[in-house]
Amino acid sequence: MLVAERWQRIVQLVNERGSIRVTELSELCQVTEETIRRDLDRLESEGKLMRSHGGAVSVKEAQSEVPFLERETAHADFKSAIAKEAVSHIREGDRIILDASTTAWYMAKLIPDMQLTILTNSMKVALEVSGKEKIQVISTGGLLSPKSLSYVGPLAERSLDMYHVHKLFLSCKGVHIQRGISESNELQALIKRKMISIADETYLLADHSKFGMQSLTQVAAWPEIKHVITDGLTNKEDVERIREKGVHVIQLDKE
Amino acid sequence: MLVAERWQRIVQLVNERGSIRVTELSELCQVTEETIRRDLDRLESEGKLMRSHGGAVSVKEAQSEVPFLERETAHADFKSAIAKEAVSHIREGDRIILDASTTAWYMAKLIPDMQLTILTNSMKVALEVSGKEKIQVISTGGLLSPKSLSYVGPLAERSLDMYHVHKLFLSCKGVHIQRGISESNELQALIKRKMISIADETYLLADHSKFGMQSLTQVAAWPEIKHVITDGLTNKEDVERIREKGVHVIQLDKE
DNA sequence: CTTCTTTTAATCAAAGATAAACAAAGACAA
DNA sequence: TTGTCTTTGTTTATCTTTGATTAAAAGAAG
Repeated sequence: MLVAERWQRIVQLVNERGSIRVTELSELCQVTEETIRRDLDRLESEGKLMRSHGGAVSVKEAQSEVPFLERETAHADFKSAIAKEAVSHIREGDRIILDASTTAWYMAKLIPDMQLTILTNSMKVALEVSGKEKIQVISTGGLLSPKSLSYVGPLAERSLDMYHVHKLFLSCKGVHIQRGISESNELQALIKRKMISIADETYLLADHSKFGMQSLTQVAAWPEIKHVITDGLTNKEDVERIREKGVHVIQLDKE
Repeated sequence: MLVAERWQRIVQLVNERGSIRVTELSELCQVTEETIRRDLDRLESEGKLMRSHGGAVSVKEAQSEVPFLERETAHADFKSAIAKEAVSHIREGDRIILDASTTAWYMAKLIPDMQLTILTNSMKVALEVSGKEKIQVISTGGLLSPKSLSYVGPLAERSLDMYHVHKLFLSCKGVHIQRGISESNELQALIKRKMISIADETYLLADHSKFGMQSLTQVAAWPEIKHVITDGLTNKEDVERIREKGVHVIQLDKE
């Protein structure tokens, strides 16, 4: 039997059974366990399977082993980099708003434990910062939106009315050079408009995928947004045109 | 069975059940408890689960800071039984309040998916019922109390002001035959008073350990409480005296 | 707070699995 | 053919995993 054939057979067997022992493969392929081990090492380095003491497990099986917290990995690196930059704009003593976006959630994870008041409509953000002793967390209540675990509706808006903050860190669905930012959900748009109205300064957190998109509901025009933080893949011309509107745009380096 | 397979199985079981004991895993996987402990240590260091005395908790459960395996302790059994009885008083279409107590959290777990509006100041309760499609969840916002993950303060009270509910399920720190119910925390007491004022009927959920205790702040006198649900260990005389005040007391059987 | 029980961590020995070194066999090109 | 390279098997030393035993720690109960 050809070597390549054996490799193929091993991968197939592992995938069929989910897992298999070296001993068994040795018998099935009629080669010594040593050879099987060498095959497995090689196949693992090619990502075809995962090694385990005594045998191998299929990649698929091994992946389902990590079903915990959080699905979104797309753009995660960009979001996380943007979040990091945004966090560096927070000062001791600030009162800030974090919205219910993934980027805000990353921010919540990154914020150091310092004297700070955080107002949010996101349950995930609230949960994340609740462990930090010096941070005071205020949650708008409201109707709980089950998918995003965020609060919306009239109660959320009225809650915001009671406060005033220094900085707002906001995300959106679409960023348009002329028209400003937009949101796909009417309820979310209302909340975001309210947030902008009670904040001194608004930081828009938007990765490159948001640019050029326009969504259902307009949230704000450019003069209302003071800062934009975006990643290195955003079109430089777009960035320049937004700067011409008087917005302070921070573009991160590529990678 | 391959080690990796066992690890997968353990992670899966932990995630399905939220928590699991070493003993059970040992039986299910047919290895000694020692081995399971070593597996758990390893899986914990990989972030796949969280270790706890006697077993393991899924990462998700652990985030909601639930005292692990509390359900298996004596007190928890009472609380769970009381919660079960309380849930049976909920009707399709009801608007109800669940407070931020452990018992309310048990209720949240037990409530079937039916057309219902739940108003709560507990993040844990909100999280728990957020998965149920037919249930509308409204959270009072407010200042987040990190230990209990509940909302308190003026914003929470004002939020409650906007609503009216049919039934309130309430717990407390102390139940006094003459003076009614009390709470150790002033902020919590204010919230609870407000809750009582916007509810048609109040169900007090109190296990036997609460009786005879009197805490700092008075929350309500007897006429305001319409129903009391307690367990079988509560002094029968106490129960009788409370009934004389015109309160409908449901005492569960022992066990 | 103290006692009693359960759970854990540490250590050891045995079984099993692995990696490293080396030799043998086969493939292939000059 | 010869020399080199790859693949495979063999041997041996090493590392991992496991269960058993025991002392210490943590929790529950009174």
